[in-house]
Amino acid sequence: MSEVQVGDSLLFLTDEQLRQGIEAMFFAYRGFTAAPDQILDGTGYGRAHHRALHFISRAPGMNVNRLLTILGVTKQSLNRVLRTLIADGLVESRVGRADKRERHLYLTEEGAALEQRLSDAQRKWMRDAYRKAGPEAVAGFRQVLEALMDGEIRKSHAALRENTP
Amino acid sequence: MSEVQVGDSLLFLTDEQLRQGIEAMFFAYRGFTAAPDQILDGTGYGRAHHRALHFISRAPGMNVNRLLTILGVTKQSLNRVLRTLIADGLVESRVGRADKRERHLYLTEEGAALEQRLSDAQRKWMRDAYRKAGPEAVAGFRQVLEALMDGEIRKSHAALRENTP
DNA sequence: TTGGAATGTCAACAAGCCTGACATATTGTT
DNA sequence: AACAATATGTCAGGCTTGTTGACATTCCAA
Repeated sequence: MSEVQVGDSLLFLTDEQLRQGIEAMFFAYRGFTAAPDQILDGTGYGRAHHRALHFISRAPGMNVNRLLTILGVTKQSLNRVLRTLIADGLVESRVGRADKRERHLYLTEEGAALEQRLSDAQRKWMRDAYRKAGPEAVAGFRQVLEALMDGEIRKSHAALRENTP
Repeated sequence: MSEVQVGDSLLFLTDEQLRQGIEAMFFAYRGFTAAPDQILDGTGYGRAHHRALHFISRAPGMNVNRLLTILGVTKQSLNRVLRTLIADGLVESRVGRADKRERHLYLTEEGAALEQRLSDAQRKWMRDAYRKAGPEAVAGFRQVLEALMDGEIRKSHAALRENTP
C-alpha cells in the first residue's frame, strides 16, 4: 500500500499481493500436513506426537528443555505427549550422564518406524511440490520461510541444520 | 545457504534438504501466525475467528457452505465460531434471497475494524519477510506454495484471487 | 404432494494447548 | 552443611477448536 513503485520490483508489495501470499501460506500449510495427518488418524496419535517424534529423530539425545523451546509449547503439554509415547514404547527417556536431572530422548525401533512412515509421506508431498516448482523457486521459497521465522526460532532452526551436515 | 547453487538440479531433493524444508515450513508458520495471535489474545477470540473474518472480508456475501469448504472444517465447528461473531455484532448473517436456506455473511463495521487490525499485523510481518527475501525469492515462494496445496483447495484459492482483480 | 437433498443449528464430547501450584531430584554456591 | 537454582514430572482446571449425532427448515424433482 505505502509502496510507491520505483520499478516493477516493488509492485509485489501491494496489500492485495500480500493478502494472496497470506492465503497461499494458509492453504499450503493444510496440504503440507494432510499426508501425515491421515496416517496419524489410524494410530491414535496426533500432530503433537508427530512433531515430537520428528525432532527427537532429528536430534537424538535431545533433552526435554531443548525440545520444549523448539516446539514452543508448555512442558505440561509436551509431557502428556511424551508420557504416552514412552508408555507405548516409541520413545526412550534416559537419565543424563553428566547431569542426572536431564532426560535425554531417543526413538526406539518402533518409534523410528512410525517416524519413518510419517516422514516419508510428508517428504513425498514436499518433493512433488519442489519438482513442480523447480530449483530456483525452491531457493526463493526457503529464503522467504527463513525471513518469516521469529528471531529465536531461526536460531533453533539453524542449530538443527548444523546437526546433520 | 547451499540451495543457491543450482548447478546440480537434483541436489536439493535429498531427504536432508527436504527435511530442512519441512522444518522451515513449520517454524515459518509459527512466525506467520504470531502477530495476529497476539492481538487475538486480548479479544477473547482465536485463530478460527480470525480465519472466518478474513475470508468473509475477502468475499462478502459468501454463504456458510462456501466458507466451510474453504476453511476445511465441519459446519458445526464453523457454526460455533460464527455464532459468537454474530452475537457480538462482528458478522451479519442475511437470509438468502434466491434460496432461503442459505445464509450470506457480511462483516459489520466493528467486524471490519478487527479484521483490519489483524490483517495489518499479519501483512506487516509478511511484507518485512518479502522485503528481506527480495522479489525473485517471493516469486519462487509463491510457486512452491501453490504446488504444496491440495487440488481442491487450489481451486478455492484461485477463485478467491479472481474475486478481487 | 411427498420424499430426498441441501443448508444450517443445537448438544455433547475429545484432543490439545494453556496457566497455576506443587513435588522430586540434582546441581551449584555460600 | 545449608540453600538457592535448575530440570523435570504431575495434578487440577480451563479454553479453543475440532468431531459426531440429531434435528429443523427449505428447496426441488418425481
